[in-house]
Amino acid sequence: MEIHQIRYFVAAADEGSVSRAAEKLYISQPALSRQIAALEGEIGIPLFDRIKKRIYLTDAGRFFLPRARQILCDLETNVQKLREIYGQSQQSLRIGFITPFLDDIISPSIKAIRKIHKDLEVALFELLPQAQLDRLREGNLDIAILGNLSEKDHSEFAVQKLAKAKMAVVFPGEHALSKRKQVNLSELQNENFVSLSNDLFPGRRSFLTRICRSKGFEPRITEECDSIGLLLSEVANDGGIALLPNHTSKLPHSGCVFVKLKNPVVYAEVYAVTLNSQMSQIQKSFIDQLKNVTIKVMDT
Amino acid sequence: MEIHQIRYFVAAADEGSVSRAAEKLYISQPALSRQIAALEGEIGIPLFDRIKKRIYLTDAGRFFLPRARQILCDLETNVQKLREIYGQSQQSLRIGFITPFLDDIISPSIKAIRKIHKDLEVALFELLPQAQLDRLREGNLDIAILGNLSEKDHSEFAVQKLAKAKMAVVFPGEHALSKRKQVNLSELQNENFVSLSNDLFPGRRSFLTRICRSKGFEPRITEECDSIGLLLSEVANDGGIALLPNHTSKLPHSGCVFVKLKNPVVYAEVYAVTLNSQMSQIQKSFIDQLKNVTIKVMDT
DNA sequence: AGAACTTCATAACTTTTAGTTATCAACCAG
DNA sequence: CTGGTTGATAACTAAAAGTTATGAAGTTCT
Repeated sequence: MEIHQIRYFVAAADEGSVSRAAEKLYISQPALSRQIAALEGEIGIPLFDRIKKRIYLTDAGRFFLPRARQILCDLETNVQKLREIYGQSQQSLRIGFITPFLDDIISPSIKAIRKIHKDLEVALFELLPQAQLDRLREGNLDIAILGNLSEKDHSEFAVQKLAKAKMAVVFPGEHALSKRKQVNLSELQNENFVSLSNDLFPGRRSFLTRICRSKGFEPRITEECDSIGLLLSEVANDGGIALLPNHTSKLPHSGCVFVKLKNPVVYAEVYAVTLNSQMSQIQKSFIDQLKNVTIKVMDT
Repeated sequence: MEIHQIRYFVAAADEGSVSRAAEKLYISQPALSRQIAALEGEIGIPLFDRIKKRIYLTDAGRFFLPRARQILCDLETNVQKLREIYGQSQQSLRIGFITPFLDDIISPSIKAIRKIHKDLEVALFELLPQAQLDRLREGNLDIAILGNLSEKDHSEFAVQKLAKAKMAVVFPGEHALSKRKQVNLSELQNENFVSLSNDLFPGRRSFLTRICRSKGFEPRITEECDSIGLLLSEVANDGGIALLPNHTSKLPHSGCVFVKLKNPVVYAEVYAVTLNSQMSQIQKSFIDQLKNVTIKVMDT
């Protein structure tokens, strides 16, 4: 098991295609195909299903993906920090994020800050929320962008609200309510809920129970998943329904349907988090850009 | 940069010798020598000083070492968890610890539990305290063994006290007080203190300030280090003095002198931490062994 | 002082691993 | 049904990591 194999796996998962990933990695398609097979062989568990000449992540692959990213992030940021302290290296901005925000919020903000700070090096890391906070604390990330926080986190870190996002209900394709335009939260009293691990997504489960209680019922949570991909896979396989911010519908979710919540609408919030409130000029400047962008984009 | 190079670096640092590390890794000495040189070349910073045909960690190496361990731990535990969930794999006990406890507490406890639970697989990971807690939260460690905790941690995790350890003062070799048998805390009022990063060692700095305040002065902390090795290197280079549990003197600390504190003695505590109080039979059983051992060993 | 042993580095060579091109069967879109 | 994909396999080449042999520098012991 070597780093390049982990890197190859992540690339293939991101592209959803061996050929395209191989192109991006500047290696040939057979090389990539065989390295992934070797990794799966060593782990002993297939990470992709191969059906009809296409690849699809297995649940095991979905489980491993965010953890693989985390390892790549740690390797890169630790070496970079080493260079910063003991060698010389130009200053850079290391940003953690969760997938749905990349295109809408982060990419435009980076474009904008590049106009101000010419030749700033930006490193992006897709990480689970709790992993972002851990790396912020270690000094390996400069800014974390995520969608939920526990109260503990609010007191430990410097938190800035960027936007609030509408929530949606995720149904399996065959579910009776999946054809509706809108549903009322109280209609979900007798459903089984799939939620996200509270250890990896701080404050997620308590958020779910809080808003259900406000409608006078206790959600029956039958499963907790370790990543959003796994959760969507669970819902698609009829493991229950879920409550997610509406923007999550940008992720691949075959077999699931997102249905908006009827009023009074519940909101999830989007935060930019830094280690403490004394920020570098670059951090401040980037958060300003984030705020500009979110004002334009998110309030829909 | 590949995983085997990281692994080789850690082995060489642990052994303090290329030849001996090569033996343990079952590769030849020149192979190891060249892989380490290749890693240093890629990072751009020497991790070892080579003086008189011997190797010594540089400060950069001391900084990188715990982070390298962390990456190896994550790779191993994540793959193991993947196998546990989606394949089959015998159950195992994953223990995080900080160096000074390995020989005195952990090794004997493992020996003891092996007698009860035949063929239990035990995985040991030397990690910084905060890294242990993060991995406990992620479910990648079963038990963390460490020497200090913040109040937050006491409320988040299930904490059991194992022992209390006497504190010692660490002086540079040339320091006037370094020849003493004992010193009084109040004699240190006008010293510069080197402490450990509070983000990596939760509750460390507050512990230091608390005990100094009890003697009526505020410690002047002039530097915070990211690992115990770096702190000892700082003290040896006359960067200040430090307050550490006495058992830390087991680590290599050339150029530093440990001097015991005069009464009333201040204690650091040693804890076994688990994610929550519902433990597996194996976890309970191991913690029992830890308690047995610490009663015998630590109260000196 | 000097012999015997150790340590790490380098050189020259071999083995293993990863990458290449060529090709194919399966699938998809027009 | 045809042309264009896609991922896997085979055969081969290039690159990387390992080996043995050797040497210079340092340590230890008589």
